[in-house]
Amino acid sequence: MSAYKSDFLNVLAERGFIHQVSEPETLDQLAKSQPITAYIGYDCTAPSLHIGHLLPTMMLHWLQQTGHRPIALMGGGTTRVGDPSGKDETRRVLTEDVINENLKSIRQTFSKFLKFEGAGGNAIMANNAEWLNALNYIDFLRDVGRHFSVNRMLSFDSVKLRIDRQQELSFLEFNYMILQAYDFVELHKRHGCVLQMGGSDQWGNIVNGIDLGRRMENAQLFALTAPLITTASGAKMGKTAAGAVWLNADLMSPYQYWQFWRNTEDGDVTRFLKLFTVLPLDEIVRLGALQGSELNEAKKVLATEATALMHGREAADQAAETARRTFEQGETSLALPSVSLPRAEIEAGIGVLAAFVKAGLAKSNGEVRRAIANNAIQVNDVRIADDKRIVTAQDLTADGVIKLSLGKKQHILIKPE
RNA sequence: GGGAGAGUGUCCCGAGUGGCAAAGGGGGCGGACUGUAAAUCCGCUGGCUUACGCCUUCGUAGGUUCGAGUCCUACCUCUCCCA
Repeated sequence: MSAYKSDFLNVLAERGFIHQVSEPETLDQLAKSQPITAYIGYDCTAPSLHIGHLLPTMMLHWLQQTGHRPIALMGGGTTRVGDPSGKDETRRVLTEDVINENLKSIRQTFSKFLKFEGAGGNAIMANNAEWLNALNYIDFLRDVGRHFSVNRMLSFDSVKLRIDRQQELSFLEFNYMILQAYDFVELHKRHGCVLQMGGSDQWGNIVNGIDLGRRMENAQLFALTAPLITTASGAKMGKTAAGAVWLNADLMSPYQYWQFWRNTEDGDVTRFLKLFTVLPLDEIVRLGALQGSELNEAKKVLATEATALMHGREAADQAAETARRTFEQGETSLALPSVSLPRAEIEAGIGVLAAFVKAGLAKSNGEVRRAIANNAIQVNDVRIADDKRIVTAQDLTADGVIKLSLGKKQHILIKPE
């Protein structure tokens, strides 16, 4: 299927990671003949990466697995500017403190997918604040700015979109692509990095870096982008009731993460197994060939493998077991997500409305009321029809918890403390 | 600088021209059906309230009116035409 000669590009191609590559033959040849260094840049706009970052991160993973060197570049500097690509509106400006907090919190994620220097691997973690913060404006304009044509910059999608949609684009953001291009050149100088990867929306930014590398360093650099992932029914991937699907365990528990993958649409199973697990392809083909309800087995494998990558094998197995007991046995597993409330508060009695809001299953009392009217609320697996129902210590099960359910899939345990 | 038009339920798109908590989509959530899937059908989708009801919401700030998303004035942002 794949016409590539290098393991690296072969693996990526077979697993469906490749959307666009610049000069594929040359890059292929290079990757075949020697270890190459490649990087992906990450925003620090949130305290955790989310599902959308997973795909590019898996590319770094395979890069390392096929004998090359990955760099995870934290955008400590560029986040202060804000990438306008694919966004309608100017992002609010984050303070440096917040950015640094986010950066710290994101860091740990990479160790799950990459082996870093000092931990038996060769991966590098860099932060572009290191060189961007120190830039001198005039020097930068003269050294780097002169290589950019405004005429051409205006023609890039990230800019054109804003202009066409009559949304303001500040000069600050307009500079983002220059900084990202400069990152590429800087990483080339520092680490001999020759390839930048990213989502398909990054193509323009990456190509700018390639141009700049040629002009400033006479270097030959490459771009490789991954496809935008939508579900089989066309929806953007990674949205749930709660919002984004986070990777950090403190924002989304391994169980919830497992559930996210478990609920994959039929048509996505094979594709997701290739992209988000490291199972061998023949195993994936076997799983993807399952028909009808048997496909559920493949979804469980997907969920467990994807969760194991991110949260570890043990957490993944536990999530699978919790799901099995909850959905297949109809039991109340103590490993379900839980919220702790003071014992005294429970003994005093809490209205169902308040209880569900406290548990995070609803945003307002009214939302719970409507859910009750929709027959969607259960306490300890008993349907609630009365919104004046009080949850008390009487409701504690033999295990000492109260199980609140919204619909058939969302369960939270109340635990006294 | 002059003229014309636009900004709506803080997820998005979009009707609305004096009685509106504001049509209709999409998205999301729930229910039925299934396989924790998709498709389909049904319900819900501003806050508080047992309820009567109260509060907040249509770019911003004022004004007219019993009553304003709707009319008037100023301002902000954007689009188009003229210079």
